[in-house]
Amino acid sequence: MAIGRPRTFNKEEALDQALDVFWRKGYEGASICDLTAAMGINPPSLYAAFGNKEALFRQALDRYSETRAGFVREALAAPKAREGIAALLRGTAQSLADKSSPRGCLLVQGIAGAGDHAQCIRDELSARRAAAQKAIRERLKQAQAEGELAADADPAALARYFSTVTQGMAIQAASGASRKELERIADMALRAWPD
Amino acid sequence: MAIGRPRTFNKEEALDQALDVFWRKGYEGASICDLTAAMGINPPSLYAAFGNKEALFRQALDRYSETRAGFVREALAAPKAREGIAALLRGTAQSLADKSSPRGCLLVQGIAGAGDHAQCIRDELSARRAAAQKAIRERLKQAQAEGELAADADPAALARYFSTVTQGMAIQAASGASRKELERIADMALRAWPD
DNA sequence: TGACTTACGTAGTAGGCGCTACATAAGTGT
DNA sequence: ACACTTATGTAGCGCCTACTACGTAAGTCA
Repeated sequence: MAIGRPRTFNKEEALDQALDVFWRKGYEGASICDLTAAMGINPPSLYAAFGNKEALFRQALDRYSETRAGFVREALAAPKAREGIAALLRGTAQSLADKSSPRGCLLVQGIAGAGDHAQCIRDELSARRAAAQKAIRERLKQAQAEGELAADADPAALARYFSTVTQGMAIQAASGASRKELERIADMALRAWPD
Repeated sequence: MAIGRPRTFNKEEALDQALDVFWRKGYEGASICDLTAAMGINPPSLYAAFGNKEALFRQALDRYSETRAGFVREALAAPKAREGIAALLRGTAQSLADKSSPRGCLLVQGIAGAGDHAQCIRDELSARRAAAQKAIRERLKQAQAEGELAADADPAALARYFSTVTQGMAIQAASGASRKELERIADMALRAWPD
């Protein structure tokens, strides 16, 4: 049996570069030419390794979740839900203002954008935002069951509210808001906590 | 002097149709073909009447501000700033959920998106969002001068916070949030009011 | 060494994009 | 009636997009 010529680039590093381009330009704004230039490869190598543009974007989304959105899971794992939400909001501010990454959130960019062929991409982004919101809701339900959160509180509404704030913060960050400004927003958002 | 052949379409109605397309698809997602089909005209008529795609979009933005975002000015004109902010948030919820219009906010769509040639469009949208935020800030400063708002409150931070919530609500609306859900978010956001 | 398998670089493909040249139609002035 | 001005419809421009056919390079096996 023959093994074949090994690829001359690192797939993970190339994916990281692709993620950076998608992050800065959005799905439709990132052209294959932009991507291949950043990844240091030619189009046929991209298609052989990742399938097509849409498949590459989904893999970039997965990598984004693993490497950049890990603080969400960590935050929600805090012993107290209120501390968890506070950590989530402050972590969002910090992440959005991180100078080593593009401003803004990959899941919030490109809400409308683009023709009908990108509908499934919008649906994918919407589903991932909904999943994050659900994670918050479940944590709040747990807090309610444990007695930390009042019985007459509404976990779904609270989760939607905090999710709304983080998404709005992503837009503020993309418009140039500083880390301190974003943290200030996070602090004010916490005042809606029912205590 | 000769007057020339009169145009056979209504310019304002055509602009309204263009606004609807931009609203649903975003600047880059709306192709000239989409626009001319919705407006009921051919490309040369579009370019003769509106200039080019970018100029058409700016005119659609102006019309959007006049016809759809008027409630913002009305809300902020309320005698009490707190009532004004409440009206602003509730009006946003109502406007975003209006079934006769596309979901979401024209100013929030297409944050990232697209190649370098649309940079000026993003800047324009960012500037208009900043203008809305400034209007809130000025209203809060006025309230502070009148004694309604505490002297140690931060009008700029509060304005940024409320602006953040409305922008986040636009994303929630684009993802399918109902009017009641949006109004619930608006109510919770008001809990950050310093009293 | 030579067959086999896989990756690579070059150079393209068809299709959609924003935009327009050109001939014609539809008005008003003298 | 004729010149003049402006709008319209057809048809197509050059450019960029995502994607790929093809010949070659680079490795592992018997």
